[in-house]
Amino acid sequence: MSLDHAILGFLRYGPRTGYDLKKVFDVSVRHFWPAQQSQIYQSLTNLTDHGHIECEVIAQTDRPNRKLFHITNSGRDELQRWLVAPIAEKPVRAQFLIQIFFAGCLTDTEILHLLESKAKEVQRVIERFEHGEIPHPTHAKDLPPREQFFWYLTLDFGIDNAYQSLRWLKQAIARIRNKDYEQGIAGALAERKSS
Amino acid sequence: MSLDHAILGFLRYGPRTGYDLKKVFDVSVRHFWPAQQSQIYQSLTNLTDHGHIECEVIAQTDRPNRKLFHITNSGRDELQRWLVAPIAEKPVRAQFLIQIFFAGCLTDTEILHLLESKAKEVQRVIERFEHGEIPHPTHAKDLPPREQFFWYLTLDFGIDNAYQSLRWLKQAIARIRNKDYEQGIAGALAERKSS
DNA sequence: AAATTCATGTAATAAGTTACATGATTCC
DNA sequence: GGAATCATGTAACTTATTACATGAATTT
Repeated sequence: MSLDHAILGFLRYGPRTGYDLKKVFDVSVRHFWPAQQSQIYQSLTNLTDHGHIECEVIAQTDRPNRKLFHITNSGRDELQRWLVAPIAEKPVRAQFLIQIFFAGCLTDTEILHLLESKAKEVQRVIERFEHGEIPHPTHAKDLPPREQFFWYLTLDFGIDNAYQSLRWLKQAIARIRNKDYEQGIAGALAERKSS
Repeated sequence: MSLDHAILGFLRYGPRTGYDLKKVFDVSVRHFWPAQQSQIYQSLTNLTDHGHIECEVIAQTDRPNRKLFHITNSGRDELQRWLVAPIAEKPVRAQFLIQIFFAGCLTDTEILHLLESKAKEVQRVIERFEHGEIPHPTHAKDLPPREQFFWYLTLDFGIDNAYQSLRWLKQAIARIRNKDYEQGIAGALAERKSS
């Protein structure tokens, strides 16, 4: 499972508690693999059961004891195995494409409103990306350059992807304003030069 | 729920059985909202319970009776309401970005293999899109041009998105071959002109 | 005085996937 | 003879989300 392997990936850098993991998730992989605190705890239980991690309890008086998880050799092997194996992606699910698909029963005004609000949402995503908080420098700065490179490569993908969506949305808005739908299919497909 | 509303969307064109719906899903919205046969039957039960659809049983002797589902006024209202309301997208989950994120512990050869196999996968997706089987002409050809336009607009998004991924993958492959990772973060972020 | 941080979890629910179950007819 | 089509579902399982539960210490 992806979440389990992402946890193993972070534990490879050193032992962490469930709480630590949640924090680092939120400032690093959140844009392509968000995780709830509760889900992380469940995964940790699962990984322990499989022998991929081990728990070291650190007693505290004023708070619940900290449970520091360490990756085992079995966990390292499992991570390595998973990282090199091409995996079939879970199918994409885009709700707003369902809305567009059935937009035939909406007015131009309604569908434009939908597309414009979507464009604004994507714009906000781009701003957050470019604001430079993910991956958070605190967590990235001590890594060797090659590791940093891969962390930021995923950010680059996110930005690239968001710009593509935004460009497409703007073009769709223009086509609808231009009433290209009168041409049916021909109006919907953009001309694309070969990759 | 999105699946429920997609079903309502199709039932708006006329009554369908669960079996019919599965067939039309597979040649129309599959690339952004795939659905299992079993899931469609569950949704139909759910929609019936909510009064959004009604079931007309058509007796057959050699096979199970056909259950033709009709959309009700309540269902039409619900669809209309849902279609115009901007909805927060479910967060994207991309397993291969987790692999890239932790690719620091792989060799160049291993990571290149991963990216190249991903590129091939995307290439196959593009070929399938451009082969013109989704949305299947049989289902689209009788619709008015404006409806056809929106059906094909979703296809256009899929193609656009796939090309973006492919371009990005090729660039990432080139950067790794070029050992841009020696520059750390600076090597990972592409120059982007404003949208 | 209120919000945030630290630190742990469990339980319930929702959504989607996979496996199981049946069985005649028709096409290759 | 075997695969595909037609036609229905149920049950188990996995994954992720939301809600619930506790509670001291510190910051605003």
